[in-house]
Amino acid sequence: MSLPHVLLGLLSRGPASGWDLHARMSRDPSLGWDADLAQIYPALRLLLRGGFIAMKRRRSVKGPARREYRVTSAGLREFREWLAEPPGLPRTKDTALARLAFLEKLRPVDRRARLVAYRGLVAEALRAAAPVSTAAKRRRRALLETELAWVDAEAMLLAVQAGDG
Amino acid sequence: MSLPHVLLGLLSRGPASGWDLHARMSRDPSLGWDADLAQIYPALRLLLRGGFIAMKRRRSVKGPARREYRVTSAGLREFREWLAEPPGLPRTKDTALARLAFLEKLRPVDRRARLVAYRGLVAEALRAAAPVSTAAKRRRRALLETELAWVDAEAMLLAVQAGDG
DNA sequence: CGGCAGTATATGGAGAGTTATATACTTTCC
DNA sequence: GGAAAGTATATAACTCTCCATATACTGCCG
Repeated sequence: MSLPHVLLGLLSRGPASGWDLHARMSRDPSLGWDADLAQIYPALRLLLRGGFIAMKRRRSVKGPARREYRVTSAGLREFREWLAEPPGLPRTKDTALARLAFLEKLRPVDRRARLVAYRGLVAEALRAAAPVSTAAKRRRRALLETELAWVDAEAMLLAVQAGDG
Repeated sequence: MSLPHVLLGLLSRGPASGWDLHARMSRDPSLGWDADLAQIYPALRLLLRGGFIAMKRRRSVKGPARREYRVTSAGLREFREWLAEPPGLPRTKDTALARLAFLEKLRPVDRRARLVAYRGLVAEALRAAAPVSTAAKRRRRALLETELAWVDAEAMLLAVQAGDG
């Protein structure tokens, strides 16, 4: 049950609509959480009913009326409690990684292709990672760089083995 | 829809029961996938009905009869097709990370405590990471090491700032 | 004027994943 | 002999997540 808490956290940085929250989440992968609008709207409604956030309708510059939310003191308290919970590594669930884990099942040629494709993804993500400012962003950047280095190392290894064979 | 394919992949390394598959997944985090038994059993049943795997009952050394599965050629074909699909980075969903992203919401003292707690988790995972053999394991190890370095760098930064204040 | 793109809200339904619970067989320890 | 611990399978009930779809308002382009 993290989504509501992440929403509270984002709102603690400033009022926002569901649309805004979604934009913030998908724009910033260093946040560690991303959700669909179809999930955000009901979550906001629940938070509202629970008194953790407050809502105000506002005319939109473009499009239908916005619903702008802000955290209440109860919401802030709830958020802080969540922050204080002991951390725990999550159950990994990563399709790209799962595929890479079975790299040995492919012929070297295909293996190489797989690595190249993955490298493209990582390089792209790295380009998108803005010049570093927050701790979370520094972390993301470092991890992406390591990932890239790993891909290159594995590709090199493959090349060497091909040379031997 | 990754779980069935990961199961096929694991079975392609050798026959196993649901129990075994679960054990393999949770023992090896470099695999990038982990699922609950309650999810594995129904998945195996579907794969069986689809003809992707075959089942044989076997007496267990200890406990009730095991159901041992192996991939069929249809299963192997299906697995290879999945492997060939273009990769894509998944939607991030990581509670620990989400909490760290809001580090700035804490007082420096608590921030430090949070980092220390997280460091413990990462260090533990790193200890558990077996001496490196497969590409996926090398990747995991490298990422954990980077993570550890990041935590330490952030802690250092905090200390410096505290010195300034 | 009509259509398209962008902003904004919302719901329905399918599928994925978790938690709790039940059953059953074996070995070990008291 | 009984309780506990480990192996093994299974289901029910629930929550979470994703995808498709609907509605509606605005500005812009042709």
